[in-house]
Amino acid sequence: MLAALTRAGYSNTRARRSVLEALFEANGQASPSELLVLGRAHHPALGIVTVYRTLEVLSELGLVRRLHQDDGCHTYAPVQHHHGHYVICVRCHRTIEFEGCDIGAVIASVEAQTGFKVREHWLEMFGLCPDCLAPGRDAA
Amino acid sequence: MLAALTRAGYSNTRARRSVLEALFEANGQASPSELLVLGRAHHPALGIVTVYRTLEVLSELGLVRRLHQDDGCHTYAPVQHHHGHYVICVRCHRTIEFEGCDIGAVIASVEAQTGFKVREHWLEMFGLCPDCLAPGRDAA
DNA sequence: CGGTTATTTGAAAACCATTTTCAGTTTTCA
DNA sequence: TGAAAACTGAAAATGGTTTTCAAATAACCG
Ligand SMILES: [Mn+2]
Ligand SMILES: [Mn+2]
Ligand SMILES: [Zn+2]
Ligand SMILES: [Zn+2]
Repeated sequence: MLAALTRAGYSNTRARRSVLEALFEANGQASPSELLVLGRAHHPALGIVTVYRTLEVLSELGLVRRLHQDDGCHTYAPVQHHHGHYVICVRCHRTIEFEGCDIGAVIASVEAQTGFKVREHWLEMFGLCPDCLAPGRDAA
Repeated sequence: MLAALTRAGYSNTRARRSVLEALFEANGQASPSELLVLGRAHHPALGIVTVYRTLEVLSELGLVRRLHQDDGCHTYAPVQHHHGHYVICVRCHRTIEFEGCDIGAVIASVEAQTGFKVREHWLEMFGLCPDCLAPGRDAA
């Protein structure tokens, strides 16, 4: 990921490295302010502005994807599959990317129903992760 | 819709009526500030706070659904089908609800891949509406 | 109908995630 | 190593949304 940044002409800075590390230490996905906290463990002077700026660059390069939260805030997850979507645990917020979003038939049906030509889609799923499904668990 | 509000114990006020009218005059979906403008045609003193409050009540009663915009802002659309999702025109923002979101197989596959138990999902599609598909059109 | 009470309303202020500005710092590269 | 380009963080600005609060309105009862 750092290599991709460098290849794209961006400098290899301590601030950016700390954001990358934070991204991989998170629970599959994290908000900018969570990344700030995680990143400061590696680079205490890290500022929130740089977290936002780094995430924007990573998004443009397709290395990170922005997830939408119900309240309108955003969260970021490393991209694993070219066409991936996410399942998010509503209890502990663990997030896993899945592939095989096989909604071609749904898209065809929507196009037939509405006359639209569909170009993109958002799909996010919410539920409980294996840990949170296990009975008798209390900690997050 | 007004009847449903009354039935649920809410007062029938001029401000709420103007928000309802605005909702049906919109292009299938509208932001709070757009609804404010439309609503003021019916009730000039309408305030943005009441628009938000009315939308919150309508959401709770299941009469309106909140759509997520890419920038994190929200938009609201009248509910037509119990389990509906939306296609949004990226050019003119016309929004149509569709039903028959047949993603049971995708959900099963995600559950198998990840071990999660899926409870809910978000699905929004983006593309061009019939009008905006027609060549030689320029107006929105 | 009035009168009374409970609900609702809008302006202004508060909130808070995100973006912009800007002067100082760090990287890059020759 | 030194100059130029890229980057950084603090502080301020932005803008959608929520909270507060006193005044206005709707519902209800006689
Ligand atoms: Mn997909
Ligand atoms: Mn669905
Ligand atoms: Zn979990
Ligand atoms: Zn259109």
